Amino acid sequence: MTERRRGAVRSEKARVAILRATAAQLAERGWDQLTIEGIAADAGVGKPTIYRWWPSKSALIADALLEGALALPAPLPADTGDLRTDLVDWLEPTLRLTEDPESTALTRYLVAAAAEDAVVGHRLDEASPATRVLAERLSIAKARGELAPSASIELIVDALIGAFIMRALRRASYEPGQAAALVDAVLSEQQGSARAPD
Amino acid sequence: MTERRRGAVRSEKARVAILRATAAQLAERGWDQLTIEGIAADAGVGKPTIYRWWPSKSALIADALLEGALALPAPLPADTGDLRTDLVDWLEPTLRLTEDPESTALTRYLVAAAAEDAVVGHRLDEASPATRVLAERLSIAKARGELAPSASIELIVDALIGAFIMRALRRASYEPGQAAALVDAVLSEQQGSARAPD
Amino acid sequence: MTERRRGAVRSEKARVAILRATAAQLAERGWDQLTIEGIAADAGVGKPTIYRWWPSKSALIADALLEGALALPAPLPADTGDLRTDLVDWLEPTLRLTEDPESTALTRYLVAAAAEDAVVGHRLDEASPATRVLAERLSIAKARGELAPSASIELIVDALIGAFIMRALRRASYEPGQAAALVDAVLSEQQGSARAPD
Amino acid sequence: MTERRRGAVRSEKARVAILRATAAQLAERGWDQLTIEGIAADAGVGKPTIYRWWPSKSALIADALLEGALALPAPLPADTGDLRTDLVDWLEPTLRLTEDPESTALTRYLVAAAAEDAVVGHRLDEASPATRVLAERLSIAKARGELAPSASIELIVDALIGAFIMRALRRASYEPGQAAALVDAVLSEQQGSARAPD
DNA sequence: GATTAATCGAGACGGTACGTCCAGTCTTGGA
DNA sequence: TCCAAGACTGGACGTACCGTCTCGATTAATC
Repeated sequence: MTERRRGAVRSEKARVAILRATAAQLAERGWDQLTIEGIAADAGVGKPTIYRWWPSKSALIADALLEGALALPAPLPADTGDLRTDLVDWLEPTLRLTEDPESTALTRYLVAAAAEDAVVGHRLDEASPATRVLAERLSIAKARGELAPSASIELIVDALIGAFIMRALRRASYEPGQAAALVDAVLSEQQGSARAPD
Repeated sequence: MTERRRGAVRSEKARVAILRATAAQLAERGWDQLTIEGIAADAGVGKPTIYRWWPSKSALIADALLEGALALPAPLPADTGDLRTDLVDWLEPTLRLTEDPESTALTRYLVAAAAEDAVVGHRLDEASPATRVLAERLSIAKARGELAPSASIELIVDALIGAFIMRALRRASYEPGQAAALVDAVLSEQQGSARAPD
Repeated sequence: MTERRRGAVRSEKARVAILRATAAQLAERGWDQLTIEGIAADAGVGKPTIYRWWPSKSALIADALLEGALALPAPLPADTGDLRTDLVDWLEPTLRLTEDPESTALTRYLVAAAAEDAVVGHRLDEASPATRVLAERLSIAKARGELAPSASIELIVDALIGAFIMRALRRASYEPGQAAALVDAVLSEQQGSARAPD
Repeated sequence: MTERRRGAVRSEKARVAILRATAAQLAERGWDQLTIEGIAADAGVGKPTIYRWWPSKSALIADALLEGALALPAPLPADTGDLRTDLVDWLEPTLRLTEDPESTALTRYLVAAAAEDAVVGHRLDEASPATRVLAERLSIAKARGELAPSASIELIVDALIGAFIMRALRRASYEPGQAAALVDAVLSEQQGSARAPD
């Protein structure tokens, strides 16, 4: 009982080429300099083909995000059973990403897209698998009692990711070792344990 | 011993009108829809007058920020002597700002500008006096011993402001009362002490 | 064996509207005040559509000339068999055109365009069908022996048209009856014959 | 009974520099590309100094013409007593000027200026001393009976100069020897005499 | 010799048009 | 029916000059 009408069917090749081109052009030129025309040319596609399927530049980015074509090379939080260690071991290299110009640039472009478009904004936490895994890790911690029941996982994630984004926006350098201090600050539960100096 | 050359002098009236118009147009139409032409028309000024003094849209925003024409209606942290209380009392209404569409919109526009332009990014912490005062309050807290000497004030500010910005970007609603939980999480040092009921 | 590529085809409607608007604007405002922007607005067309097909203001005029949209209301030389009579009967009303402000203005605008642009210059003799017909009439005269074989038709045409243009440029009034004197002067061959009183 | 008010007097140095710069820029860049700004810069003068004394670009050209800063290197008609010889000897090298790109360019620029501005038009016959001398020579010829009393000197001059201008506008090459044919055509009186072939 | 007003250079001003780029829509012909 | 190609209207870009204006410095007639 296929509902397909007569005529050619949507070209998967074109769809993929467009999303790839979107990701490539975004990484290369940034949000502001991103043009549908450029994407069409890069993908070897006519402009109307893009407009037929996506209503806006931002919708393209949102889809490219979902497609995983735009993920940052961020590490994933592990689950060793020790929340503090896991978070520090994740946050430290994550913040170090701010030392990589390409990563900060891509971050800023995604933030710009999120700022302009609600759909991209809603999907901002999918910009990297790290965010999802981080939320899961915190969930588990809460279940295990590593985290107070009153803690808002959503807000903690926002604070950690937000700190990273703020560094990218402010073009601020990262001073190694600060990750531990932030995690300690965030995780009041950890207090009694020994703190790594600096 | 001024080196002033001969010739007509820069018009202060035009300068102010342009910055005001920039702020008004940004708040009204957003970063993407912001046009120099529109600003010029709004300010009653010729386009070349803008280009003579500012190299780009972003530079205009950066200056409008400095001029204080773009401040969010954010509360300022107080200093009652109790850091936790002060932070919660500041963070709660600040996060509540995310319920105001105009404030979140302006926040996103500023973030977009910061994402596109390094100068705006560097001045992002001046977007609101709140950021400055917050950093000062934390400094005082560190001096008083309310905060561990190893704590990175910069990173804590990034995390708190970042959390706010993330909510604005994600168009996430704020559930009242979470502020306290975040502050508690951030301020591990405070833990042992009695918590003033919010 | 057409080499036509795929894609939309040039809009004839736009082409005609642009040339018409060019002629109208030139006649109305003159060469100096002629703006591409004005033509585009008048023709209900985007500026890029004009720039896509014509490299300059002058090229537009040249095409409008070819299209016949800019012809002066000049009379045509007849062929009664008597060259002198034909020329006088043509030159007299032609020079009288200098009494019509619109005609002299259009003449000057065309001259200005020809002065600025080589293509318009090359087509200057097509500004009016009169020039072509005049050259033909002189050719016939030469074949018939009404004109010396050594006479340069090109130069005689230049002199006659040039005299007209000079009056237009000098804003000089025309004293009726002088046409006969000029023709007589030009047509030395006619001399011996009786001169019909004009 | 001097009406002079107190204060500095008009600077002759500036006046001359401006007219010189006008002539230089016109010859160099043409009418269309001629800018007051460029003239001011070239003359080392402020724009208002120009606007104070001349109402328009064309007025500048008109004055530069009068000042003799823009004369074509045209020969002058002589008076050997033989009108035909004198005219041929003048017209031949004059038409040959059309072989010199600089001369034709300057001619076209002056024509453009005359087309746009009535004052320049009225002074067009002063563009070169040749025009004046030519009219004088024809006057003398008429007095001597070399020219018919009914001949319109004004129109003959227009025809001869007009022929030259037409060549310049049409970017037409000049075929040597045609001058004699034109003069013969113009001077019906000369008819009986031998004509140089072609 | 001091006063004073017109002129000078410089250059900022509000504008207009430039010629270009891209947006988003529409049209055409091939697959 | 969808696709590529590309022409279309339209709007903003950043630049070049326009003609006016406002400066401080200079200059020369008048006091």
